[in-house]
Amino acid sequence: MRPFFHPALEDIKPDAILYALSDPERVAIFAKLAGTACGGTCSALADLGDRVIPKSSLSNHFKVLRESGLIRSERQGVEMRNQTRCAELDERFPGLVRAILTAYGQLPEQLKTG
Amino acid sequence: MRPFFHPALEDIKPDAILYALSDPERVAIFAKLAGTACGGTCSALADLGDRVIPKSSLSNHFKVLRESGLIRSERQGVEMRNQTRCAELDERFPGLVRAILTAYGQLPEQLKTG
DNA sequence: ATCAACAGTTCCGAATTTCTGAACTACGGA
DNA sequence: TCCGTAGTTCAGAAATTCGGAACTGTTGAT
Repeated sequence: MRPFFHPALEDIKPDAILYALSDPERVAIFAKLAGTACGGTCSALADLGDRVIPKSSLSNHFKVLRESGLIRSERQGVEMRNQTRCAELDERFPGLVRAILTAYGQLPEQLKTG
Repeated sequence: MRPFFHPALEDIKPDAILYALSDPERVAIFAKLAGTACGGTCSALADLGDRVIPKSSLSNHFKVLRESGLIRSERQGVEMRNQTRCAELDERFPGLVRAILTAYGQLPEQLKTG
């Protein structure tokens, strides 16, 4: 198994961010993650209500989110913990993630800072 | 030739917006359009400096921008005039287009309102 | 009217990307 | 050591993207 690749903050490209978040399934995953304090696992995020994302697709979604710079993943025993890089991202691209989640109607409480 | 389709404001979907603007060529086109008062034609926007976009690809880029709701196109004689729907869009998705263009470093003067 | 030039669209095949089931890897517990 | 669980990788089918070539529709000249 290859180790995870995470781009450095300065290497994060807006087109990759937009591409990653142009898929509603990935947005749903990302928004759920942004709404949970401690990192979420893959399988905890697979259930979208109307459909359960297949494992291999889910794995790919996480890869896209990770390599675009939206999340950070870490293996912890048998599972994987994921967390968003919202704080960093907001420094580099002010207001971007916030505006996108808001557009989707999925801005979690945690990010609704006055 | 089929007539142009423009989604109504309430039918515009964020995923389509993000998808359209996840392509740097389309962003360049859109940003140039946003920076010109009167609408720009296709061919006036084909030259990206480092490469000239082929006509058919350009036509497709405009279609994607149009059908996602980012621009409005109108045939005027032999050419086509395009303009952004920034004002409308900002009503529906506050701050979104602004944050995206800023992230790309392509926010035109016209949109830098206090 | 006819023709030529021009702006942009449509068509279609090649190349690339996406999707997902099946096989596989890695870790932890009994 | 063997099993179960979490997630990854592989591979082929399906869908999408790209761009050259042919086409449409408009304007202006003869």
